[in-house]
Amino acid sequence: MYSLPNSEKKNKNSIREHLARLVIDGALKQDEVLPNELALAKGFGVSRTMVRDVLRSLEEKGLIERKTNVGTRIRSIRSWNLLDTELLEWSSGILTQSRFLLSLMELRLIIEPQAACLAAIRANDIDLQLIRESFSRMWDSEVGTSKVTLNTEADIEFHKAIIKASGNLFLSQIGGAIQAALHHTIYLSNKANIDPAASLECHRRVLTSIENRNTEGAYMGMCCVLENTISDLGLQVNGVILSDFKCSANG
Amino acid sequence: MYSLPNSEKKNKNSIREHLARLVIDGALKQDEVLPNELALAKGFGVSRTMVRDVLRSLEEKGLIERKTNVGTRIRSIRSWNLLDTELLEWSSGILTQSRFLLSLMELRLIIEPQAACLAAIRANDIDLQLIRESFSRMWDSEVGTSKVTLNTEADIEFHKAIIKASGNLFLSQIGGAIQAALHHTIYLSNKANIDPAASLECHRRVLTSIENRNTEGAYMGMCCVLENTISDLGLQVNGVILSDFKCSANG
DNA sequence: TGGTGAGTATTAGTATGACAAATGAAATTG
DNA sequence: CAATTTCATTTGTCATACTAATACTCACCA
Repeated sequence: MYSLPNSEKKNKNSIREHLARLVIDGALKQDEVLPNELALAKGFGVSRTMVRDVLRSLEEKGLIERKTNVGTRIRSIRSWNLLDTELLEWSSGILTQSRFLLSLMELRLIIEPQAACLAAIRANDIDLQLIRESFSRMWDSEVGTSKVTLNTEADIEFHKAIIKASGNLFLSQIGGAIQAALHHTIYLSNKANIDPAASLECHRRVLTSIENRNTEGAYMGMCCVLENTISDLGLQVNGVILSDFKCSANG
Repeated sequence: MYSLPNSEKKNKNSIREHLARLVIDGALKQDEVLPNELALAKGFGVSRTMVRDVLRSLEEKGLIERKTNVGTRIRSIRSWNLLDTELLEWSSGILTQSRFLLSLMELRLIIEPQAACLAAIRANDIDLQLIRESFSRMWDSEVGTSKVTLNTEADIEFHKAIIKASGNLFLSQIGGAIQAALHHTIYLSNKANIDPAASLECHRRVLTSIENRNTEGAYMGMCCVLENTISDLGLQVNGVILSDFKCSANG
């Protein structure tokens, strides 16, 4: 458990990720204590210095807690720095758990329509170009057919660009953080995707609304995008209040 | 610059905070490089080991970036992990800058009404008690007069309790993070506070709405609370779309 | 018997010195 | 002039020793 598979090179990042995943995936449970640093160092075949460096990082992410003569203890998920980019990347496994995914989609539903709204007010030329450009890369039409497939990377870029354009320092933070999560949800959503055209249409509405400085349109369009995603994921999200005109967004 | 004032004991935390503040307050500008680790160690009168540990922490917070043969470079504010609790504590200075404060109040305006709404759905008995209890500690009436002063700590507890009651993992994250910021804004707001009674009334509406599982009331009440705060701070927040019934909340 | 306090063992924290690896810049060479 | 090699600088890693904090033990005492 406290060693790397032979296939992996034993550098700092792989050890970090290995330990982090043990925690995230639940192999190490809350309040459990790890072996002491020397034992870990031996297990991973590295120096205690490096182990300490790794633990320092995980501590900063809120995964563990260290105390003299007690050792390294796993902290509760409530202490985890869930918005940390790396942490989210490592969380792809747990993302399938519905509570986690639900929290995440709720967060998006709360943040992103407002971000789109703010973007409609504040986006500058560079922001607009970024949004436009990612939108145009968002679908690949297969030649000779009418079939359309969505480009996940461009989709992520689109959402990130809008959050960036919101001009809010804190939203940008969250934006950077949910990128990894978006990657996963979009992947799941695309897999089950029934009608990419509808989703694409919503995205377009967001784009044109931002271009026309239409705040309500941007808000509505983004709601539409997210509602599509949510229904594709088969999730039930209740309780988030969207602006009243949301209904008209969906037809 | 790279040493501690004599009054401070040279432990890890004080060095960490010292360096962090140099970055946050702008004494060290973006892309500037720090002296090498050995020089820093000499300056602070500690070992290179400790300097490295400090830098590791600041790196994790996104303040700096380290590279072999280049050194330690200050990163752009966009890379800072602004939601980090410690970072926010150290940011009290910069909070007076309006861009920062504006971003923060926007974030609250986006997050907190929704959190209150979710709390109205999901709050369990413990959550409710916590909210109730912090509300009851929120004002101190001076005996013999009708003067009422707000209790900042209880106010913070109230907001935190609601965010916790929302049951959303990510919102809790943000809640923990904006605590420090709340401390500052509430402080500013209380200083300029004209009518604590009005604010108190809004808080009460939030509480009773959550108790009665009234989602819209909770949402409205929280909007009212925040609008009070914003007007007390003399801020101009535009572009965030609140639910349509918001206006009636203040009227 | 039950608590109290000194002592012990364990574990993380700090210090030191040496070397490895990466890399930017200068010197060399075709 | 361009490509390449060498060199110097800085972070990265390692080994070892020692320090500080603290949970635990166990003898001692009321």
